[in-house]
Amino acid sequence: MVPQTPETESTRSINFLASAMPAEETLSELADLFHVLGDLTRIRILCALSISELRVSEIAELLSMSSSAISHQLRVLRQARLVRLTRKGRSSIYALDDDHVRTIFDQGFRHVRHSAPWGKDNSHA
Amino acid sequence: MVPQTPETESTRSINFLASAMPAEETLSELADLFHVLGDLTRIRILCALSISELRVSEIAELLSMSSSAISHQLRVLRQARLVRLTRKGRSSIYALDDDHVRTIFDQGFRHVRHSAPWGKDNSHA
DNA sequence: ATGATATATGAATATGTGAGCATATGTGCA
DNA sequence: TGCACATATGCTCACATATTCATATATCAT
Repeated sequence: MVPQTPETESTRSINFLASAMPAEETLSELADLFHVLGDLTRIRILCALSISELRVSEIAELLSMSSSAISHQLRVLRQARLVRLTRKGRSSIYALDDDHVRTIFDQGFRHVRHSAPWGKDNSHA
Repeated sequence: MVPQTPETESTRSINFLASAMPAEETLSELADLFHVLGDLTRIRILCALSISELRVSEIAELLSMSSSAISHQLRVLRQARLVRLTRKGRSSIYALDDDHVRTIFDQGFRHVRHSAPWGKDNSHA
């Protein structure tokens, strides 16, 4: 039996690549993580929390946004395990979940710095 | 002249925080970077390119998607300076723009691994 | 208990976006 | 030149999502 589509050089490479790719679920979780980080409001929240623990109302004031909007976004950050919450009286104190959230941040900063200003050359146009 | 809103302890903290925050434009660029990374298709493309340089058609075959869809996403990745393109005959060869794209990736992986499986405890519910 | 304060959540809406289709551009070959 | 191949790009639509508004829940003070 001859296969209907002959195995070209390229096809062999593709098959090798496919086997070298991480599990789809891992990639999906990675995309989800970055997706959560890919919003200015959430970045601002995380940045603030990287300096100090804060209550919802404090974040709201700092960012000049409604407590409701902040609370919604904190929920997203919580579900992504990027922030952690401890109750204190009527307030909820939010903090970065752990230090490598900061590390991911730093890497991002480094990239932004490294490739800024935009338009350094035109090989990306 | 007495200010209409008295400067509370909290307000002072907020003012300090505000001054400690990076420039809004920097945060915006950071959010943009993560936003580009926050898509499964683009993650799969970057992951493939982290293994080997590839042509558009090869990526399309690997991911079982149309060349058009891949080309669209490669444009986004190009504009974010995450991939670089060199022409070779009729083809376009794509590659990761530089190594710290890989580093950002690795940090992401580390986070995903570290906090997986989901539901380890319920402090994030 | 009652009211005041802090946060959380549900619904509605406006904005953004990924993929498909059609088409354009560009390259190699007869 | 004319054709085939590889990639790029408008356009459109279905779907996702960030904020607002209204409301619910929880805690403290009187």
